[in-house]
Amino acid sequence: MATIDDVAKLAGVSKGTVSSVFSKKRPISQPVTDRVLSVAKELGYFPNHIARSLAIKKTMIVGLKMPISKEGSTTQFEIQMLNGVIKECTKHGYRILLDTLPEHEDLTQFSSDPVDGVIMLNPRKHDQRIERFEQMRIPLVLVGRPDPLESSISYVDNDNEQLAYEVGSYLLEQGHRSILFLNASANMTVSVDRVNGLKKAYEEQGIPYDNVHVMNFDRQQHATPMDYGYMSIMQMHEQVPFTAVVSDTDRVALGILRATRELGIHVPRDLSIVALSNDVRLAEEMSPKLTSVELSAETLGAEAGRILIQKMKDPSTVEQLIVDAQLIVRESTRSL
Amino acid sequence: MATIDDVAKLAGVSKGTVSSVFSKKRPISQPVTDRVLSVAKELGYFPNHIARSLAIKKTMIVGLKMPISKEGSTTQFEIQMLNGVIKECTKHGYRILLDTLPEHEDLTQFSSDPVDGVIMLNPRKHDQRIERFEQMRIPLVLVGRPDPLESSISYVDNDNEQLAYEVGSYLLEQGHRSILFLNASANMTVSVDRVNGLKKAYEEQGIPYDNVHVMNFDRQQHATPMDYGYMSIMQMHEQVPFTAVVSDTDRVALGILRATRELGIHVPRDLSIVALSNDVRLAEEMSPKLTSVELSAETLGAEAGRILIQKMKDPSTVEQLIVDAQLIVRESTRSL
DNA sequence: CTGAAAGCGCTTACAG
DNA sequence: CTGAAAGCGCTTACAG
Repeated sequence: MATIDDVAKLAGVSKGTVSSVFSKKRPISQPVTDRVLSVAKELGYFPNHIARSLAIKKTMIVGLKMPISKEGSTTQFEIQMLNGVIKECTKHGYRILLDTLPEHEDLTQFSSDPVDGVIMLNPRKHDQRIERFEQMRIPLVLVGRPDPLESSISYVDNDNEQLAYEVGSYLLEQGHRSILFLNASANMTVSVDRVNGLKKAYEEQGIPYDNVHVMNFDRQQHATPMDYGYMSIMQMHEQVPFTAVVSDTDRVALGILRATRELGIHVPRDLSIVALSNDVRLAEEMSPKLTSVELSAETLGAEAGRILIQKMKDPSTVEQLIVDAQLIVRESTRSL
Repeated sequence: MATIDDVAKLAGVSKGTVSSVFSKKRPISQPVTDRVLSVAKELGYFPNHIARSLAIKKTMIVGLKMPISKEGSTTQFEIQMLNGVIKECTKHGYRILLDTLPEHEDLTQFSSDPVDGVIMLNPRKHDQRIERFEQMRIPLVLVGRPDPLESSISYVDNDNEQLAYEVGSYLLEQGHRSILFLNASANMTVSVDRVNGLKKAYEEQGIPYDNVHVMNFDRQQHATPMDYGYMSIMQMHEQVPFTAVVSDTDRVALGILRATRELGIHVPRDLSIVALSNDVRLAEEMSPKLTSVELSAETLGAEAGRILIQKMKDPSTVEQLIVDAQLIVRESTRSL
């Protein structure tokens, strides 16, 4: 690859001049500009991004820490999030450096990435990486709450408790008392938040919460989310009474629907279904169309991007944002 | 941020020594190593990736050119591809720099990215970017065929003609003669390849091809892929006779299924459906489970990664790879 | 095992 | 409008 030096020599100018021709940071006369450009083209010269980054101490790259499960199935939620991040960052001239490594344990090996800022998904409890970024002076925005809630850390998140509360209130208003709740894995904080929200809805209306039967997804028992939904209905429909089921995701709802078809249970006449959705299109393409909660993953990603960009300009920026989830009533629920 | 200089001074050693402690490229005595490490920790020093990259002329980053449609809906195929690329590259210590910009028209603005190699999706006809990468001496692997087929360009791709040929042969063997083919957009090369493959199957068995009715997806008419499937069936089921339908994707098949339900057409008794799938999980979660062609998008991505990694080691590497598509017979087809 | 110095390819005050 | 030179933070022969 030709360097700026090659161009400068052949064009009979200084490196600074060549630099200015490309960066336009200071005016260069037309004749000189033309000569430099033509020599550059002749030599196949392109400015070296790395050298430039080193000199100006900026890369125009945003790091995205998004661990990918070994099973490899990136969820629809993650994809939409990623889309949001990409769109927002691209709009402002930033590129995305994907970091999907599960963890960096060895501090010694930890080297700085060529990024101006970082968006990190699903922070763990007492996540050590957070302070490391702080130490490295790299602007950071989380998607998901930091565990010890810290007023100095920027993040965007849904309010899962609120969301479950709204779903619960809606079902109660429709006259449903006995609910089967196919929750996420037991060890996820989101599962706890949801149960709390649901409980709150029952308490507020003075209805005993023990009408709710909660199950948890378990990789050991359920091969796929769809299996989880299918098997749970097959197994529970005679054991406990319920007129509505709240589904972890729309994939799970697919399994629920399959089971109801086989059992001759009509949706929504005999059973109402609400999914805590993450794939809007799928919800709309099912029959009946699925009543679901839109988590706005793309908005989550875009907002994270927006805040990070602001923070890269002004490092003192701190913003903690709750993105609204919307209950969208379609065809799979009805009032009793 | 502390630099290597700060550490060297405070530890009373040279920069080269500090460098060696971190890179382990030459042996440093234990006492010195300890001192350097402790000073580094004290100062919060992390090696600067950019400076390092400039010095060694390697970034350990792979660029992925994956234009994102404005509608923003990244397809399942793209996601799986991306997953394949990520896994393969991560395994070898490379990171992914996402480039989703539609095009770079202005040659002047085109600057080199901080990458050691590039994977580019869906090359256009006479794609100028290809020679530009060559000029910049950046190893390149395409996902999809280069248009003027060029023996020096590495790529991975499905064989869409072969794939459609197999689907056609399968359906003919099952006794189907009249087929409705819901193809992709008319302007995509993949659409043409498929028609050729299907035609070949008919010719080989000496059956008149005019039993096949081909439609094309059209953004103007169809709001979503599912709409495309739904509307096509609603519209065609009385106009032309067909016992089987070949569907562009499994999303389209969702629409087809919805239409058949409404019309009281039983699948597969009255109608067989084969999808040129891109989302295996969805195919398995539908009812009936969808007979579909697995395009192996993840394999496509992983192979592209593998070839690129090889090429970054040995620039003379050239490999052109056709990844097999597999027809997976599930529940939506039956023999007449 | 360690150091001094040149070099990676840019940018940017400082001068003119 | 342009040039000379220092600097960005590393690595790596070359010496010892």
